[in-house]
Amino acid sequence: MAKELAKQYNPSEFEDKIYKFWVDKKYFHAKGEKDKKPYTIVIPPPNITGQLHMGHALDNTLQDILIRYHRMNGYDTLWLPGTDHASIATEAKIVEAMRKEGLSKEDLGREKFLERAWDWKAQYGGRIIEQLKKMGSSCDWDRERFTLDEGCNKAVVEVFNNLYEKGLIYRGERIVNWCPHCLTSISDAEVEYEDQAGHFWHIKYPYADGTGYLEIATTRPETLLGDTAVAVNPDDERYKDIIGKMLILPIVHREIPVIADSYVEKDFGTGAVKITPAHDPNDFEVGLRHNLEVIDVMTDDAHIKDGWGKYSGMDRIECRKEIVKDLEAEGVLLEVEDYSHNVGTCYRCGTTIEPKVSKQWFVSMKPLAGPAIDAVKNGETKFVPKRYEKTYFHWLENIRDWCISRQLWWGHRIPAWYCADCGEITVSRETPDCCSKCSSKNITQDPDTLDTWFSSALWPFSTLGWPDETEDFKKYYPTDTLVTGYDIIPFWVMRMMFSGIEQTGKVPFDTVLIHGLVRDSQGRKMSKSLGNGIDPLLVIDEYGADALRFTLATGNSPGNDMRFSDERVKASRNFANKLWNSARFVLMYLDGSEKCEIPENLETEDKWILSKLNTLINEVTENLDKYELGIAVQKLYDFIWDVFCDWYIEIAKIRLQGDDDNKKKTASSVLVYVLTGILKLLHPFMPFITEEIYQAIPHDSESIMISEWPKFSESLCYEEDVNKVEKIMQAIGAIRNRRSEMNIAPSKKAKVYIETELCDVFESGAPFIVRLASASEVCVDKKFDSLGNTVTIITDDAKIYIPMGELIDFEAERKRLQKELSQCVDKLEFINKKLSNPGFVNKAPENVVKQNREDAQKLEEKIENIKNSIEGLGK
RNA sequence: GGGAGCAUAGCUCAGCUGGGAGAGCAUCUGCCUUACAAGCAGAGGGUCACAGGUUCGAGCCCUGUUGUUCCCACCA
Repeated sequence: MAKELAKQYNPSEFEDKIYKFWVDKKYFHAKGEKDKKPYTIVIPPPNITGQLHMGHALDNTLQDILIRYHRMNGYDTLWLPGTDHASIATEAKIVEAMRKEGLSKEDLGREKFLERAWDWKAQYGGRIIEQLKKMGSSCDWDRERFTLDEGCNKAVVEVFNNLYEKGLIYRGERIVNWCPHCLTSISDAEVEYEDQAGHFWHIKYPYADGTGYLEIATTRPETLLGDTAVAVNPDDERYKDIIGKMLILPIVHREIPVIADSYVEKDFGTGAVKITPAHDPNDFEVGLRHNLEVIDVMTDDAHIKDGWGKYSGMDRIECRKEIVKDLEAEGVLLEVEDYSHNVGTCYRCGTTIEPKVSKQWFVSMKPLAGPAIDAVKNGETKFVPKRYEKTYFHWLENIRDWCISRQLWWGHRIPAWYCADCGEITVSRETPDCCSKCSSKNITQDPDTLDTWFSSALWPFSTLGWPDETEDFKKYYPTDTLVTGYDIIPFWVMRMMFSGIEQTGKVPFDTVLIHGLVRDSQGRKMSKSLGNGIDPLLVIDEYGADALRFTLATGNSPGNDMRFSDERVKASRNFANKLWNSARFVLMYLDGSEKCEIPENLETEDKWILSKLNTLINEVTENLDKYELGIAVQKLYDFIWDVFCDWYIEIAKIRLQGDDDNKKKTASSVLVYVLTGILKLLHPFMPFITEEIYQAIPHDSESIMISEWPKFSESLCYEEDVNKVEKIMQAIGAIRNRRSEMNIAPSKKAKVYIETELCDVFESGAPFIVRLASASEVCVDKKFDSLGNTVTIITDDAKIYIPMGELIDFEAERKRLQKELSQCVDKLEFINKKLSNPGFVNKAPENVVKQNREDAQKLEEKIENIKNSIEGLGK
């Protein structure tokens, strides 16, 4: 490891090297130490088809911060990584690639297709893992898993069987969301609704007895072919008498009945709805209630089936146009209204979903949802922020059965076999050799696979060896924190919850930390189609992983979206550079004998910085425990830049560049101590730079990432010294301010007279004032007589005079003092008003009242001082 | 139609359990002060969306209004 720091902060020079060092040392590996409490996070497994995007970068930065923080706090820390086989997305990519070669799935056959898929996985599955490593993620790579690996398959088969045995998985003919492009069913959660401009076609449906017609309105005239009834509301006075009458379906000229169903809204449209059980989920329900025939008019790829004359073979949109034309020709088209409505689309490919009746496997959700709701209600699992519990409850309370079968090849194959002889379904953990009922050998396995999320739902325990009672499972399950975006709650969080509870009897995690989306600088979602995505890897190349991580952690509060911009990364990089240079400064004054310990003979300013660091430790630790990562990182930024660099280092220079070796040694030791504390606190956020610097300064641990998290210490609260230093700082600030206002160049030094009751405080602070406030000399006394023409500065504890001779504009001075006086008077008046209010004095907390009293007294003194100064002006 | 978030400096956002509002960037002024110009010092800039209410005290709690974003929902 480096012993010296390069002159420029250049993260690309050391980040990869440091990551390799950590990996070689096996620091990421959870060792299962019995004496340590476990802390576990399972990674939301990224898709193998994916590339690292900002969402991943944020998600993994947050996880790594939590993991590194707990590791330093002595936990046996496991961050379990892996990838997801993403059945639809991956299969679509492979099919697309094959199409370019002129091949179809059927050409290849299942076995060859799966070979290709595994090749694909081998080729691209590792890519995103490499990208996660660039981020500095301290995952236990020895435990890397894949949702389609053998262990996960074992868990999937086990769960499928368990649920089937309990009657919670069933096979049935239902209306499902069908994607005509992906050629598979998808679950409700996978349908995305979008507003689309369309039309509302008003059509005459004539009565069979020739007594007129009923007007219906539809957005999908092409489904008319499959109509088997028209429904009206039973309470609708207009239609009371026609219930039960027969209608002639236009074009098809089939007779269909008018039925009554309360699902129909009287006030919408014409109050009469055509019912197409095969192509609309509601109509399907109506059909079930009224025993209507289900006429499926479409093929799997949404073309009209054979037997429909000229419409056969037409695409559904094409058919719609044709039908409308024919309705017009038949004289039954009454009106075409422009209409915008919600259309369901496939979340993967965007194709309009076709509701379709088909035989699929389902999970009964009601019995599973209850315990999952309870577990959050009674606090076994907590959401941060809490408001997302509402989203979670809402989904579970309104849940419908989960369609889990997919007409895809890439995935966990459904462990069910059908008997060709007796029709029995055999569900089994092992591949059966005969039918469980009739023992026929003539059985075939269901060709379908399971929804990817079925395996993802088991991720917190399947990855730990479940269903076997492995050591890992015993030690690390339930896991501690799950970190994910709010958009994933219905897909994943919810399903892990009910699966974990049902299968293991325990909730899968203690806390769900929800984060928002990373948006572009204009607040738009980053997306491929907009082309506004920012590649995290390019950001890392240019500014370093630490800067990227810092940017993502800063100003981010749980559950809220954040905007990402180049300017923000630049600011983070500048901060890293600041830290880098402060370390270089500290190194300049080390002779190699220093240890990272608090030295003897501390000066007031040392006690001040140690107290400040002590407070910082307390606050940052508390923030991290409460998942307030954004607040923690902000405090670190302020401390490092303002407190440590701009004040302490500047003050320490006095001793470092002086000629008292003992004092020099004390200062440099405190610098090392404080810097070490800073590095440790910052390490979870910026792991690389902190390690690089840590290795260059005196250190006890082999690596900062396994060093101990700083502890708050009662013995390091030097309140009195803090007050002293702050009085000096106030004086320096006031002098700088005046000099700047008067446009005095820093190179022009001036003598400073300080009149104060606290002579010893200002005596000892005099060197600071010389150095930081351009003073040539500082004289401290309780009272000065006849200083001549001076600029006067009043602080809480002192009157400061600076003789500036001809530079002084007395009129301006008088004005300034008057202004300050009136400000103080106003403020005092405000405080006195509060203090004379019995309600305030009686009800406000004691310390608040006390503080106000002190402030009032100080102000009175200050006002007196300003008045005197004004009087003495120009004498 | 239901639910949720957001509204604070020119811009992007912090502000934890109520005790006279902060940061970064931008702007203006002055500095190459041997760690850092990716820097230093200083300054300006806010009716905390609006209207009520609770309270001794409200950016924060309650009610309503407006604007905005998102999620959910079977008005064909």
